[in-house]
Amino acid sequence: MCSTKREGMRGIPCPKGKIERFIEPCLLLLLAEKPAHGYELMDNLEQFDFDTRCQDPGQIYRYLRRMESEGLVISAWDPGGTGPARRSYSITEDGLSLLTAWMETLEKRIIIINKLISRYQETTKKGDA
Amino acid sequence: MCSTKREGMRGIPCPKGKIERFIEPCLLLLLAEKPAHGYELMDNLEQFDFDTRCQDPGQIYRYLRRMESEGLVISAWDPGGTGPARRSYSITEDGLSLLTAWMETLEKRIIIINKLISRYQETTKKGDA
DNA sequence: ACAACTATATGTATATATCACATAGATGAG
DNA sequence: CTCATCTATGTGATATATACATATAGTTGT
Repeated sequence: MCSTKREGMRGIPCPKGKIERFIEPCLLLLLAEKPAHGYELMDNLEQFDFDTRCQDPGQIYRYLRRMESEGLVISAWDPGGTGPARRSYSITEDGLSLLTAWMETLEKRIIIINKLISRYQETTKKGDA
Repeated sequence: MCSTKREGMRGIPCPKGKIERFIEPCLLLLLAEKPAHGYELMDNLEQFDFDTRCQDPGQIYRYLRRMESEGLVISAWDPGGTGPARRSYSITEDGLSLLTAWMETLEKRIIIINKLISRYQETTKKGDA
């Protein structure tokens, strides 16, 4: 349930192609949809290929605290609910602005990746012909 | 000519959203198209948003040597041509296999990024309505 | 001889991600 | 009632990746 390892040729690992800090726009989006606490966010991050629940749960708390120190989110202890105390996070105006900036960045990224893919397809087409 | 800095709100830098080791599939593709030496590859990398010529030219040589040690490319000193001696790189069968693996990885990445973008658009639609 | 361009390379610092571990309240089984 | 398990939040150390700075050297034109 908690493995995503992949290998290329000769034991050389094929990088997962992760995007730098990609967890940040994901967290900002989820918090733009509705306020939430860390443990809850972990489940929702699976939709974006993160397995934070199994692999390094601490990462998410570090990110949330860092983002709070940058003014992108704000938190408060949530008195409601059962179980251990939980810290509820909400997005700020600055957080929303950064999310928008992220979207532009990611749209450009897609264009570049698509350029690479289509050039690869052309090359293999010629090579096989 | 050599600046790409961008900022979000409040001086918080908006990450460029770079993909981990993305230079690797780019180099593999360029070498799949035709053998080349490092300095030449720098120019062609601009097409994939790298500014290796201006920013850290050393990076490319480190990558090429590492990839050679992994058997993804092979090199030889190129006697032809003017100017300083240059090392010509060619892709290997293992390199082509890894390039294919990279393509699958990147195609999955695109799907995830698109998921994020469309969810963002839905959220802002609702928020503005 | 000196500046500019081609060409390759290394040393170090910073940023980011991963691995490992620590703490603690709540809940249900035996 | 105590022990395992789940929820919930966090820190320390390490590994990896990228960025910044610098070194070397042949070649060409003035």
